[in-house]
Amino acid sequence: MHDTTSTDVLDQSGQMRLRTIIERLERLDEDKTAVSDDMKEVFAEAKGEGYDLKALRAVLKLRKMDRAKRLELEAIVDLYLSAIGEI
Amino acid sequence: MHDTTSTDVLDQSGQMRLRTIIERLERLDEDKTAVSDDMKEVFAEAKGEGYDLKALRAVLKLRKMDRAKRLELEAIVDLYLSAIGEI
Amino acid sequence: MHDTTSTDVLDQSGQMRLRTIIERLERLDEDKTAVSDDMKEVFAEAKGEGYDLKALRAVLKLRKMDRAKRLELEAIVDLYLSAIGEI
Amino acid sequence: MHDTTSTDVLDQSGQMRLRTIIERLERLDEDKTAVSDDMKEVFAEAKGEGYDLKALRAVLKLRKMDRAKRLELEAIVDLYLSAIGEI
DNA sequence: CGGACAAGTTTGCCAC
DNA sequence: GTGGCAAACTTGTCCG
Repeated sequence: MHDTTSTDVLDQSGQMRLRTIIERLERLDEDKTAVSDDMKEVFAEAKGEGYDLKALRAVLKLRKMDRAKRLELEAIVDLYLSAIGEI
Repeated sequence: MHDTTSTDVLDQSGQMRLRTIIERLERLDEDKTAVSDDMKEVFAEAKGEGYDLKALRAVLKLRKMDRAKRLELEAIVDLYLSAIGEI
Repeated sequence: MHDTTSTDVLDQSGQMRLRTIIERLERLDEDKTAVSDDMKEVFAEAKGEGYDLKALRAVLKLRKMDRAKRLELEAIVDLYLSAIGEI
Repeated sequence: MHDTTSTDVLDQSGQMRLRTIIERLERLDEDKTAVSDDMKEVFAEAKGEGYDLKALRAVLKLRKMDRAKRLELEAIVDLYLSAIGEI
């Protein structure tokens, strides 16, 4: 019913483009997995040295919250400063 | 009540070590966020070019499942081979 | 300070409804536990007959992945068909 | 190298038995999924009526802990009673 | 905003 | 009995 050149949903360049996109995403996914694995390693290392993983995770979360909060605060400050023409 | 050198739960080297661990984890977490952001960018790009995100994600998932399935299958084959003394 | 009819967060019917919900969930949880126990029994039985549990679990997982993959594939096909107006 | 009747790891009845075991487990797994789905439904229903899911889960967990604790206590009581020849 | 999807956390199981 | 491994559940995120 269909020939391979004109009735496909994607033309040849579209197929190439799609292939590129998929490969980029799969490569990034591998990177993400690699980083996760690295983190697991560090956690395992810490555990092996007797650190409490639950507490450690809690510390990381708190520090992250603090950073986010600090950034938010700075953003507001900048906003106010620019609002009064100070920046 | 406590001096800083002898009664703390962590001695000075332990504190240093902990600090190092936390910094490594935070660095890795940044990496992970960066990779996630990159993926978001690629998805947004693909969307902008008219590709269907849901279908795209489905394709990635399927390809990943195929890889996982192939790996799992090989593992089982090895298991069976060793079970019958072939390895 | 509070009478029991007007200032509670949940009125009487709300309390009844909540009780019903909790009981349904607890009943379902019992069912789930029962099924899990049944599975444990079957696994124990199989082990007693000399089957390798690890291999058995691997087979189940693989068959489940196959089913999932097939379903996913069909979903994608449908998606593509609808994307080109075939459905 | 191998014929199909004598050198396989599992003889015919063993294969049948294995098939039976797998089917029982897969059936039980379906049951488990069904129960989980039912629970999801009830949770969704409760959410739709305005109940707080997190709190609801907490209540279920607490009640389950209480039951476990009570059962444990009763077990100890029975143990003591039987120890003094009361049962 | 609400539901789907993925990540992280916790729990249970098997091997040593 | 313990410790690593794997599965289940819960939480958070992202798209529609």
